[in-house]
Amino acid sequence: MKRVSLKDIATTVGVSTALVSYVMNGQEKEKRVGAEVVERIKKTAKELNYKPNQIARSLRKGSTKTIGLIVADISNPFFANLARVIEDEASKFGYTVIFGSSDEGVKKSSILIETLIDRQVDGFIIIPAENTEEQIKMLYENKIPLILVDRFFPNIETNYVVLDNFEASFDAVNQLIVKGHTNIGMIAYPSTLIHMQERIRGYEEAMKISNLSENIRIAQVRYGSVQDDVDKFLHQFLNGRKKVDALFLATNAITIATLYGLIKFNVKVPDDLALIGFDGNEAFDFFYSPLSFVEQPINEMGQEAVRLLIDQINGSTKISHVKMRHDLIIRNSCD
Amino acid sequence: MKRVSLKDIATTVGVSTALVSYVMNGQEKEKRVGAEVVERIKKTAKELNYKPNQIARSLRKGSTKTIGLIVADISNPFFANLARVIEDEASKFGYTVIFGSSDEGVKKSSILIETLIDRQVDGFIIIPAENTEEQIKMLYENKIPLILVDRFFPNIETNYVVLDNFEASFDAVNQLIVKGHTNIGMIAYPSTLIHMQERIRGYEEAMKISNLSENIRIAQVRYGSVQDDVDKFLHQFLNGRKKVDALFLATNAITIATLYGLIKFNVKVPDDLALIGFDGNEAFDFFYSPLSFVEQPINEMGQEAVRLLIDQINGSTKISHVKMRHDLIIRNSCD
DNA sequence: CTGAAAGCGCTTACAG
DNA sequence: CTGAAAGCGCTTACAG
Repeated sequence: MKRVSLKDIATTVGVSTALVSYVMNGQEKEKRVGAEVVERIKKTAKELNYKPNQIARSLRKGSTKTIGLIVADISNPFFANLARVIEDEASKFGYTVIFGSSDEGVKKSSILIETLIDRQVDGFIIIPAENTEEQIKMLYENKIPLILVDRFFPNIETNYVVLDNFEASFDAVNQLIVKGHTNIGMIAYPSTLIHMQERIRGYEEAMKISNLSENIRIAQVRYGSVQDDVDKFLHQFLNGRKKVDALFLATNAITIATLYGLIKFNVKVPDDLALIGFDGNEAFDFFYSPLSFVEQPINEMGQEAVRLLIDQINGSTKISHVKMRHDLIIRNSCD
Repeated sequence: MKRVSLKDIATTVGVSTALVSYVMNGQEKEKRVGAEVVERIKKTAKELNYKPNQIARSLRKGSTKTIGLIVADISNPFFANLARVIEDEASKFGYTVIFGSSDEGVKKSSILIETLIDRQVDGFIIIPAENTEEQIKMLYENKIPLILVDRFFPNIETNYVVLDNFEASFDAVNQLIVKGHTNIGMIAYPSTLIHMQERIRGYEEAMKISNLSENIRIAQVRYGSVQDDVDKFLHQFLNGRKKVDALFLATNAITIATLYGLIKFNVKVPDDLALIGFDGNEAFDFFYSPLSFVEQPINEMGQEAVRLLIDQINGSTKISHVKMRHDLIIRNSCD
């Protein structure tokens, strides 16, 4: 495609590129360009099918109108939904989204951040992986607009938008207690990330407050082998000396793996085992005992993240720490 | 962040930017740069934490190493999975992905294409929406590297990677026939797009070949109101004069909506109604009668799309029309 | 009201 | 072996 440049229009009309630039950017009023010239420029631009080259403009203006989004895995429904919300909200402000999946890995996260910096994104929305505190600190210290979502690092003063995970977990576990369960286990990741720590803390606190501290049992499954580990722990939970009668599941992926495991082992929910999961998922609706779960306000989180980021890009230095409230969707599985 | 430029390094070392550029691009051999100079440049670049500005480089080279991906909806699992595969494959070749969701709309598709052209993507991977033939033709005529996935326009000579939808549908419906079903209905979109036409044709052909032409019944649900329309048609299918005993469902979203509808209406699968759906989905596994479905080779499709696109970007003018084969995952729901 | 010119940060043909 | 210089396509302060 032979690209049409400002200069082509300028030559055709017989004016300078400056005038064309003014007109194309709607500054004909401020710059008081002659009405007749404006007309001819617009007409020619249309005839020649002129498209401004954003790359050139970006180089000149030092801004790309691009947001870098780093999630754990774009194919995970939670992140795919979040990405969709971010895409829509960003486009309202004229921003485009470049994305990448870190797979919760330090190395991949680092490469992605480098790549996106090279591409001069105006700011980042990041779901930070474990042990990436240094990377985030680097962005923060270089004053690159940044907003963390889902998790954050307490030692870095970045903006973030997260769920109040402690509250959510506490509420979910308490719901199981209210329903009469006492031997409540939890399946989580052994992650040092705050969202996981808070979910675990919420579970522990709910147990303690109901004098069930002795029954606290937390299984930790590795990110790379969720299904195998879940299966193993389910076996222990269900056949060990001290059996559990309910489980609180810390993430969407863990919940799905648990459902697969329970079907395999032919465990009856909620009679043999009551369940509360995390994050919505169509699959939860079709489990024979529709699953109760903690629902995050994905739309609000995504929108707020974009807005806060754009505020920063526009120069705001206000630090916002947003904690959002969950909803508890109660159905048959936790009876 | 005070960005470090080539010139900063050049000044510090006391050489021209040309030399620095050669060294940073690993051309010190070809350009026969003095070994000692190479050393000093590399050292300084590291000390100053130099990061090349890809925007400047893109402007100069006329290539951005960026792929524009347009899907119907990134939050739909089929497209989210595809996006993930494309991301991974693209990054192997040093490409970054910018994405957008068309919502199957002409206007949104057009805006996305414009935006991505403005951003000078090197090429497009597009799941084309209905009635966007003109947009695709425009890209094609302007020789912008392009590859269509999932669907294509028979009248435009673009590269594409799709499923052999006719084969897949034929096979799925035939499976229902083999299992003894005769009154087999289909729920589809009233789309003129080739993938939907082919799925419908496969259904019709399978019915015809088994002398079941008279039983052909196709319900067409609108993209914007899938659940309502599915519910309505299910009611007709199950309570009309001529009842169906099996359904073939043309897409992932239609399949999910059908499962919700059947649960609502308390229909027993497969006894009252046998089912075969389209595209995998975790939810299918948890339906009380695990769903049989047509599985697309998403990994292969995404990888092939990226490779063919990069070939084009690198100058290949070969036209590739790739049709891939499905797998039929047979489980309880179609008995 | 309009134009000449500098400059964003690179790459690269050219000259020596 | 190395440097001066042009140019990618814009924007914008400046001058008139």
